[in-house]
This record gives sequence, C-alpha cells and structure tokens, in this order.
Amino acid sequence: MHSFTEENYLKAIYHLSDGNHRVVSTNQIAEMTNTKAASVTDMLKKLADKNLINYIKYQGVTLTDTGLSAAVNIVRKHRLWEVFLVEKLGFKWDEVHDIAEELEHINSTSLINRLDDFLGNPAADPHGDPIPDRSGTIHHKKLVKISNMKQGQSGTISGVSEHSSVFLKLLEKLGLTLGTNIIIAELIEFDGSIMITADQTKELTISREVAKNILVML
Amino acid sequence: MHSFTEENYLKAIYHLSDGNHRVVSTNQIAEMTNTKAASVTDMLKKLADKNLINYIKYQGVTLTDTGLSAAVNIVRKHRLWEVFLVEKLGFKWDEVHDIAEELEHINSTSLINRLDDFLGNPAADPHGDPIPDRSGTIHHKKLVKISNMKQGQSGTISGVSEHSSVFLKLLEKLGLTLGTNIIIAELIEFDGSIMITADQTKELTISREVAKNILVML
DNA sequence: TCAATATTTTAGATTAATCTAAAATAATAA
DNA sequence: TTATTATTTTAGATTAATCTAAAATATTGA
Repeated sequence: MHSFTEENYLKAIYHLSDGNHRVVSTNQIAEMTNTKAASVTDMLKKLADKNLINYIKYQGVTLTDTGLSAAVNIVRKHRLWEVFLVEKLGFKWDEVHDIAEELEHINSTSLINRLDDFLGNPAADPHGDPIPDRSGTIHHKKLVKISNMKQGQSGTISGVSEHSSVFLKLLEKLGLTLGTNIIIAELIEFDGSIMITADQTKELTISREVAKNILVML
Repeated sequence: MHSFTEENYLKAIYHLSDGNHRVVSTNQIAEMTNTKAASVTDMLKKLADKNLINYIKYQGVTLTDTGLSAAVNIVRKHRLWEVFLVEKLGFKWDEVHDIAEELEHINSTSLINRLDDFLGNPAADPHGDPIPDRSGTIHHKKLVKISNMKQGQSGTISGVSEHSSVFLKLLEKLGLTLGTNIIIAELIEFDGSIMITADQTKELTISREVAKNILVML
C-alpha cells in the first residue's frame, strides 16, 4: 500500500490533470500540497520508482494507469464518505471536506464497498461530483456553467466547480442548492451579472463570478 | 493534537494499566505496540514532555489525567466505529478490529458525537466492551467469567476478554454470542471444563480456557 | 538569439519514529 | 549478600518527509 503522503500527491496530480493524463508541473503540485518544489521533486522520484507516475526531469509528470487507478480509488472513498457525512450524520455540504480528507485514507476495500451499498450506491457526492464505481469507472454528466447559458435557457443545478466553505454557504443562503431549477431571466451587459428565476418563484441576481462556479444540467 | 503514533502508545498504556493509573513497564509497551524497548524509551520521554504520562527512568509509567482522557477518547472512537461497522455495514464481530484501529485516529469531535447519536448512543461495542460517553465516563457493568461461576448459576453472555478473530469465530460457531442465556449444568473436575445449557435448549461443554474468556451478567 | 527571469533539481540539514548493540540499572536466586 | 539474569536506557544509525539555499535547466521577450 501507499503511504498517506504518497496518496495525497497522487490525488493532487489527479486533480491537476483533470482526472486525465495531462502533464502537471512541479510547482503546481507544490502549491496544491502546501509543500515546496524541492520536496515535490523528491517525492516524484519516489512515485516514479513505484511506477505510479511518468516523470521526466524538468518536463513534468503524468499518472500511469496504476497511478490513475490508485488516485481514482482515493477520490471514490472521499466522495462516498462525504455522502455518509451529509446523508447519515446530518453535516452541511460545506462542513465535510476536511473530515473526508482524513477518512479517504482508511484502507479497506470491503469497508468502502459496504459503505457504498449502505448509502444506496450514490452517483454523486453532496457537491454533485461523480463517484467512481468499484471498477474505477466515472460516469460523467454533461454540465454547463450558468455563465455559459443563454437568456431563456433553463436547467437543474447539479454541481459546483468551487468547493470552498464560503462559496457553499453563500449558495445555501441564496437557495441555490443542488436540485434547484433555474431559468436565465436576463443577462446584464454592464457587469456580466445574471438575473435568474429559481424554482419558478424567486428572482435573484448573481455575479458572473458566482455564475461561473455553478453547474447546471440542461 | 497528538500523532497517530503517540495515540497508539497512549492506548497501549491505557489497556496495560486496565484503564487505570496502574504502573506499566517499558517491555510491556514494546510488546503491545510491536516495537523494541529502545524505541519505547524514546517515546516515553516525548510523552512525558507533553505531560501525558508520569515517567521515571527504570521505574515505569502511568497516565496523567490528560493522558488518560486522551486514551479514553481513542477507545470511545474505536468502539463507536465498531458498532457502526457491525450494526450499519453488516460486518461480523470478528472482522471489525483492524478497520476500527484505523478509524479511531480520525480527528473530529463533531464527527464522533454525531456518529454516537446516529448509532443511538450505544452502551457497549459488539464485544460487550463499554463505550465511554462524550465526557469520558465509562459505565462499567459487573461481569463474571464463566470459569468463576458455580453449578446452577445462570446469566446472560455480555462480553469477552479475548478479542482474537479465532476465538470470536469459535463462539459464533458454538452459538455463544452476546445476549445468549446460559446455565452452569456441571463443573467437570477432571480438566476444569464446564457443561452449560444455552438458551434453555442446547447443552454443550466448553474448556476452562474458553470459559475464562466469556463474561456473563448474572 | 541570447540575456534576464522563472522553474526545477541537487546538496545538505532537520524532525519523527524506528532500529541494533552496548552500557546502566534492577531483580533474583544461590 | 553478591553474582547472575533480566530489564531499561543510551549511543549511534536509518528511513520518510520535509526544508533552505545554491546550481542547473527551461522559457520569454527584446
């Protein structure tokens, strides 16, 4: 098995490469893991030795198939635990990230598969992010940012691309949580803000910055 | 907060001192933590510096009040997770120890208190061991070993003092699980084995070794 | 294209947890 | 009571993960 630390590096590389095989730089990893570039270089050598990444000095890094599947497994655990925390223990969606960050390193396949069943094999976590199934397959939904929608279009809020507690709390306050139906009432040319109708009743205006981080299923 | 490793030492000292302030030796700790005496000595100095233990060179160790409460908290977490694994995820009572050993180090008071409520504030874990409440108080039940019972006495199996998977599986097979009512039918003088009647129906004989590790509420 | 800037790696230390082997202390038994 | 044995501690290394500062490499823009 891989150490707690190795797992965090794999996860960082995974997220930085958009869950793909895209090349990631040392500095990006350093920023995401809150370490220094020199430390990252050391770890990259180690992960390359273990065949979890493809690493060429000064050129950057990609996950190998083994590394990708290890990373996906960590993401699966993280998201399932988040569902547990919200659905079963009653946490708010902005409170679960840090706890899931610890729980994701618990190592037991039978635990996680039983948890998956206990939760009813959810397709997405409390933020709408898809949960990889036990084979590691991720069933992506096609989602669009509110900021890319046209006037008159409608859809259901199904995800966010910003996971900070401040942002999530704001959406909560605005009533723009997952499952909310929205219609684009008007695009304000002046500052890019957008007037929307939520659940056929409430009218509100959100900034472009907010609109960019809300994902809608049309 | 304390490191994973420090927590394991505290827990070891706690168990070795019977949850009390009894003096524990370096070698005992080394055996319980699967380390060498020299490593234990190093850690004892560290824990003493942090005021978690009272340590006198060559004399042994006791937990301070702070150390005791930290240890009790770990035990609380361990036992609550065991209840979760058995009651909610359907694990057998002999399968949960190792997983709970990892989960007990997850650090969040709100998590563990919510889990406690979710489980219905259980008084004991799947092996009958008492679960400390959120203030750290342990409500002990008076239990006696079957090996100390007299002919004709009866009671309910409410705990075990041996937690190995082999032993627990044996009890499972014999039908001597928690909640089973037993009556001491006969004490066999020859080898100390004991004939018992379980749930008023099944008669069976258990060795003295087995009898010593089953705890009964009279 | 090449000099300035940015990025990445190497070199050399540090900290936590561990080890083995040797020294110090305690316990025990003749 | 003292010699032998057992326990515990110290001394000195090792491994994983990290750091800072300096060196190496890559990128950029005049």
